[in-house]
Amino acid sequence: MEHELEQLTIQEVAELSGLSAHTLRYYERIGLLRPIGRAANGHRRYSQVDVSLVIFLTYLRATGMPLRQMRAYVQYLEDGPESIQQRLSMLEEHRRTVQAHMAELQRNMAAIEKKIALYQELLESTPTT
Amino acid sequence: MEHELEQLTIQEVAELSGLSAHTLRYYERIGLLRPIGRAANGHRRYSQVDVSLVIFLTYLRATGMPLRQMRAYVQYLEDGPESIQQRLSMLEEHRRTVQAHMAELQRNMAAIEKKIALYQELLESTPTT
DNA sequence: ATACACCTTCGAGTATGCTCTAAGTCAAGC
DNA sequence: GCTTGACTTAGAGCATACTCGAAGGTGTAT
Repeated sequence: MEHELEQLTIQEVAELSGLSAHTLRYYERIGLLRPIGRAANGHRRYSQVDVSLVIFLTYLRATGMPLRQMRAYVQYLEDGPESIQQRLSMLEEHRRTVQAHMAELQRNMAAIEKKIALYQELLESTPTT
Repeated sequence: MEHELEQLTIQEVAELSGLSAHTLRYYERIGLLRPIGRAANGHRRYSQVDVSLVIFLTYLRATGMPLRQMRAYVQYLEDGPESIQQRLSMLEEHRRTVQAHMAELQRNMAAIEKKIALYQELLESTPTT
């Protein structure tokens, strides 16, 4: 079983990316990944470029970017170097979104912490033992 | 239109909480809020306690707690003071979850920032003008 | 009395993102 | 030759959390 040119199977990419093979096929189906190359027997063979993209997509996904928007990014990628400004803008916009989201998490968490502190006080003033 | 004992209508609670009236009814339907008191005409009247709970629930929700788990928390609330330890444990566990989530957001965002930096360099070395 | 706003219930529909199943192909090992 | 395992497709199913629509009741204003 030779890996000519470092082509990886779907299972290998699944392990590398943390996505399931199902999800990798799904991403391809919805146009998030352009059609992946095939071995003689019809099995997918992921190139290093494919794998890098998949992994980068997991970063976008893990920071809450919707698949729809990820697809737009991939579309820009396929447009080549002309779209670098657009890609940059997208990622910068996404960064603002993520930062706002984290700020909101912290705001809401602070409110929850107050309840935690309240419960702790209640338990200290009325100990179980 | 008197507000005896500061009972609020569903619209007022919707505005206060940021949830829609639809969502408030939905929350009641799935047992996240126990049956809300009614005016003579059958309309819901939210007490101050109800409103405080709704607002606290929005904090849990905004930090990613699933409705299922929020329902468990509300269940503990209804068990009264005996459940304070359990409620505290739940909230502390949730805090750990949220902190882990924020750490992951930052880890992934850092990877995206590298791409942003790369694109910025590319644009500087090959300016549009 | 009639319009209007606001509420009610119940059930269905929507959006997102997977996740799984069924039926089939193919290559390698026993 | 036959089993095993990894792969393929197309399409269905599922989990979560809403979100909406239809049909109807009620209270106030004109």
